[in-house]
Amino acid sequence: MSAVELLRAELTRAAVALGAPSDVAPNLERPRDPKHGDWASNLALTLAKPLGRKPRDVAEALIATLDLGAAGVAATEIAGPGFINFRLRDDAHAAPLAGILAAGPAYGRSTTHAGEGVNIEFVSANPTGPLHVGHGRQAALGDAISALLANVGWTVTREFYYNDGGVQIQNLALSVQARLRELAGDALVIPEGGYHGEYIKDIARTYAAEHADDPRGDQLDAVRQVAVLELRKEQDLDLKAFGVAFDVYFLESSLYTDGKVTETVAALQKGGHAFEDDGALWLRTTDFGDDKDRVMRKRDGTFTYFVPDVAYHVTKWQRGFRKAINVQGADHHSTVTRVRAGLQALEMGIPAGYPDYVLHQMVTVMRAGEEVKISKRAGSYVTVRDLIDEVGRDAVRYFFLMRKGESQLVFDIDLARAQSEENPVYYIQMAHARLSGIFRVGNIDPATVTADGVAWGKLDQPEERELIKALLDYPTLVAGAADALEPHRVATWLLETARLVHTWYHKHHVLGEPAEIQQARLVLARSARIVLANALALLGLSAPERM
RNA sequence: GCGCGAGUAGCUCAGCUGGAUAGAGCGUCGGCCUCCGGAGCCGAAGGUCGUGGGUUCGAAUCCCGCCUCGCGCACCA
Repeated sequence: MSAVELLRAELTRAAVALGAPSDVAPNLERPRDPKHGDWASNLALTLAKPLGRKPRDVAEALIATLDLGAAGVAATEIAGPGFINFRLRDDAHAAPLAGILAAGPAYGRSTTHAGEGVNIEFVSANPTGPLHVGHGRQAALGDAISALLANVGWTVTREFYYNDGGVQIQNLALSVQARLRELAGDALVIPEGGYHGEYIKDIARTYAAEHADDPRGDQLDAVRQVAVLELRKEQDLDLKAFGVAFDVYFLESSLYTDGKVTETVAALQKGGHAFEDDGALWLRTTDFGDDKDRVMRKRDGTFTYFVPDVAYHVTKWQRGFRKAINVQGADHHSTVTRVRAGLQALEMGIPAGYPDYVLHQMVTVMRAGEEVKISKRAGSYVTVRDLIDEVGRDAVRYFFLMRKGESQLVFDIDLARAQSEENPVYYIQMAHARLSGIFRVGNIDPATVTADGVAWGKLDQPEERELIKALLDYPTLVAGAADALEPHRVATWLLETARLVHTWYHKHHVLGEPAEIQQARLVLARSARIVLANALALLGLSAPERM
């Protein structure tokens, strides 16, 4: 048992002895101010009312009942309205570092969700253009959430859904056709709702080279196929540059060719929530909390995107995913209720809250102090690859992950570029590099630094105690981040911990200290290096040995 | 108008699911290089947590009203 667990057990015992119910769960937390000790409990405050006593009296009674030595406690105090502060003995405080050395890369992992599968869908950009900065945020977020969940035991499937059917793909094909005709000498007429980007011209040239018999793009199906293929290739390159890999690429078009779309419509009609009106087929999604009913089959006989969306999520359920998470931009939040309603209308036993959604707010891109409009159709936008080329992969990933998804994000390109050397990610990576430097300069293989015979009590400096706390809190931190689907907590922890490393490093030497101190500090340095590397890996960032 | 999200230091944002004197980075001002990396460290100034009520031992955090900003409200995705 760790020091905290021992302490909690002792508190429970003491509380019950005072007359608290046996299921009492004492809360222990880190005080904000280190002067208040290593752990604090509000137990006396919560017990005061049911016991009919003053909080401070309860606190005194609790302390009198505790076996402090067994829990490694050196001192207690009652503070404020009735908090009990605990200060651990130096050795009890530092000894758990042995667990970090023993676990190594596995430190912070858990098997809480072993044997459970989860599908995480993200990016899912239409194959109508390169990935832009908004997709970048989603790629960083989805990849980090995937890593977080894998870290607590889930078997994760990363999935990309291609909307390669529908009106927008038709507009894409027509746009390429227009460029082909421009190349053939016609005046350029980009169709209504068409795409203006330069890349359309590139696709036209590719098509012309492959289809010498159709220089004007009269065979629209062939044009469409080439366009989608080329853009998927481009997006794959973008993702590769960003270091994001998917397990499954799911094509919307396959839902049509496999008959899933018609199957789904038939099932929805059978379910009794469908009706015809004004020449269209509708689903009464208002039966399931939607604010208006939705069209499934338009008057022209084609389906709205709503139907394949539902059919797609049915396949997730049928593929055995009892948990599915969709990472999407908040501009798509209207689909949440709709998709869930469609799944409910099927009455096939899918839970009402299926699937889960993580919605992130929009990204505003600033360049030269002005907003760059993100519009595929206008052909003027910042791509993921632009960003990576300008500020580097690690910096882009960290930038996207350092704040929570619900916050809007201002990505100032000039700032990110100008400050590249002062970017938080460099500060964090520098901490790792410095720790690595100790072993390099000392010509010590970190793997040979073990916890055997370490004088834990020597790690008694305030900077050491603070750093140790951060390292020992890491498993709880990542478990909470996974639970909340919030990678930014890891990013924040990294920055704070890196600062603790720099402060400690600056103030205390390792090499050349008396043997017992050097050994203890080497253990601390190796521990910190392990945990920083694990956290960096979780966010998809590199942990350089030197910079 | 309705739904969702956000209002915290000059700027960009955290705040561990209700705790003690609300934090960090950048920026500003002032210090620190015989010593494992100064790409670093230390210090200072800077706040009515949008606003008004409520809940309780205790609220930036939970509830209600109002204000401001963003996104959405298609037989587009």
